Amino acid sequence: MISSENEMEEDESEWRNSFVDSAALCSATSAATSGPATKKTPGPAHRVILHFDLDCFYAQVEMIRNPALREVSLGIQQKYIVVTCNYVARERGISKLMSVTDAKKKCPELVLVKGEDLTHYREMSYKVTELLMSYCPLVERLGFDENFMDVTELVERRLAQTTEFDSLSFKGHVYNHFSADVKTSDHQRLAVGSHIAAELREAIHSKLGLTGCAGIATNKLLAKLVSGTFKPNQQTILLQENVTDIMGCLSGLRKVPGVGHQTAKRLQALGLVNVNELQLYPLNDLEREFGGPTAQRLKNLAFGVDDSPVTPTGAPQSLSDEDSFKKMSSVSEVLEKIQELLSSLVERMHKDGRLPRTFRLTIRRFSATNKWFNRESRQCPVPSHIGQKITSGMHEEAVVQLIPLAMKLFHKMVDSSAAFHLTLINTCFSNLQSRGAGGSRMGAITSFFTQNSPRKFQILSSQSQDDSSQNADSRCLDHQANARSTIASLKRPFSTKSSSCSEESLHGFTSEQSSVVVQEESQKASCSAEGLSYDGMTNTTTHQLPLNVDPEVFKMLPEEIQKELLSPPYLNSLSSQSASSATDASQISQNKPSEAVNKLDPSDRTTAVTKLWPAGATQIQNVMEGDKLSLPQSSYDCKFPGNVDPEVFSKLPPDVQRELMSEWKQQKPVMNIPSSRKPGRDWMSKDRKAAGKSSQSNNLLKYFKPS
DNA sequence: AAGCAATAG
DNA sequence: GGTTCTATTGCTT
Repeated sequence: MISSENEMEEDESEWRNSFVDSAALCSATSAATSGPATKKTPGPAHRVILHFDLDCFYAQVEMIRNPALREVSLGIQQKYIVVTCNYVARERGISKLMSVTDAKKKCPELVLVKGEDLTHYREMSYKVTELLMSYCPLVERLGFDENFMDVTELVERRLAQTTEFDSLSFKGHVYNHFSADVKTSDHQRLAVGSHIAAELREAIHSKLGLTGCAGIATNKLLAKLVSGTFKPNQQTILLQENVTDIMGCLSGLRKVPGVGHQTAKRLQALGLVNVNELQLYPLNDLEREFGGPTAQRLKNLAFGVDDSPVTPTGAPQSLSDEDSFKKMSSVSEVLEKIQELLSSLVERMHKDGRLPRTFRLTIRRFSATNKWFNRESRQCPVPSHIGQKITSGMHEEAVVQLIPLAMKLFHKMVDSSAAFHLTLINTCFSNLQSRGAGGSRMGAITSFFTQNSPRKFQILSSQSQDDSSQNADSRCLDHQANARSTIASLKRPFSTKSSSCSEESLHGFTSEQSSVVVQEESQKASCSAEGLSYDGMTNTTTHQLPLNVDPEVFKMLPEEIQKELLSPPYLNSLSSQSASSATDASQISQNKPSEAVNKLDPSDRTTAVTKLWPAGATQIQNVMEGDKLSLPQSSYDCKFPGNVDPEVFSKLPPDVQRELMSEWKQQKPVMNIPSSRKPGRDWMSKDRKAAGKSSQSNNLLKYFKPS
């Protein structure tokens, strides 16, 4: 993250001094928009797109958790790097991605907060997205601190009930604006968009305590480019007549969102370094290098043309946990690290509520050259009995059973009989499936959204308390406070470990935060040299085995695997697996005592409270039981599956809307819905196929008796 | 379905 | 460009 907060306040000279391209470029722009008959969707140029970018997000989150930090120079530290800092620190010359030693030299009073654990940043990030989504579901996340929003519909409806067009004004800055006129209809729509942006920023501030910038423009590219013009905590409109300005003053092609360093290098090889050089470069030559679609897209980007839709992000498609380090070269260290990562990953997965169907392990090996971009991964299906343990909260057992799976993947990549040197390990769940195998409840709910469902009226009547605002767009934003607090009260914790910091509850933090401390300690512990404890057991004897391991099978395993199974972290996990095996296993643990292992025991962790992307049971239950819900107005005229009634959808609480959106995004097979979503890609074609049986035959687990 | 590259914050 | 810890999409097999 971080790059958007990167530049200090831009002095305006950069764009003020920018050369203004010739009129030829302007006409080229509009020509490219209506282009070679690729798009038939009406009015791509009339969209109103917002881009939100929180100010130094991690630092803001830490300052909310501890307000005393607001007055000091604050940096967020990950490993030996200051990844971001507050504005006080910036005045002292601290910038992002500075090394801790440099930063301390420059600013000895700099206060550093560890930021390797992203839990609370992630939580706050999703609160922002949820808040935006409660006004209009067309929200697309970009990292943790940015969101795009398509507010075209909201703008249209506000405009439709506007009588005095003379009173329309621009809210905030207007890029390169010298003569202020809100006369053209384009300007009117952007003007309305700027007021919506201001209201949303205010909502984010009042409800979540966060400040940020916004950009208002006609597409994502431009909204993103313009949003950082005035920092921090300001917003900027980009009018169409200034598109060439903003594109022309980018310092290089690398600055164009969508052009990474590989693409920039390839363009440079063609002699292209500036945006206008790309604008003037023949498309045919570009196609030779990049192929048709990519060439066209690059050229469009250079003109500020971007017809990509705001694609609702929904729930994340994967959850991963990783750690980097200077050196890891023994299997026991790897095992310990994997256990640590899995413990927190499984906990997160459980809170999410969905069922992971594939597991991936990735590593980064040390290499002096090209030290950065080398990651290798192996993945495999998650056996359903393990998935069950995750979703049902059998945390320990799930971890214990995942460890051999992960080690199997590890050995596919690393020949541990030779020396190795890893600098990173990542564990990841993907292919996330909503709700349990039965899916009965979601199936029932989902059916409400098909047209002509006889039960859809039950939904309507069950929550029609606040009908007054149903179609009254002007009141949309004003109703949010009610809606959100109602919904917040529905998200009731199951248990709450009282937090010492009352600030946390004020801002909606839950006991999940307390697990951070535990995890940080376990990370520290794992850094201490630890691999020695099992090196002494080269004479593996089967009488040490836990009860649920078949000694016959064990003897047949390769020695490497035997060592793994007997290593302290592994046995320690086993010990908590069941009461009956605890005696044996704990004796073994006592034979090889290890403080680090004890600290790693995840059983202290508090149980899940917050469900950022709940599996749905509670909310859906509430809807079905007719709990009072006040309803935020939503812009529902977006890409829904064809048999979904937008009217019905718009009347659902935001949580449920979100849930359904996420399900559509996941292309859940239960809903066989033809779609008009995302031109150029068939959204049903991607995932499909009810999981073919997991290829479990190679699995280490088969050597274990069922427990 | 698996693995990786590219892009992003 | 490269530190960190993620996350997504598209290409290739």
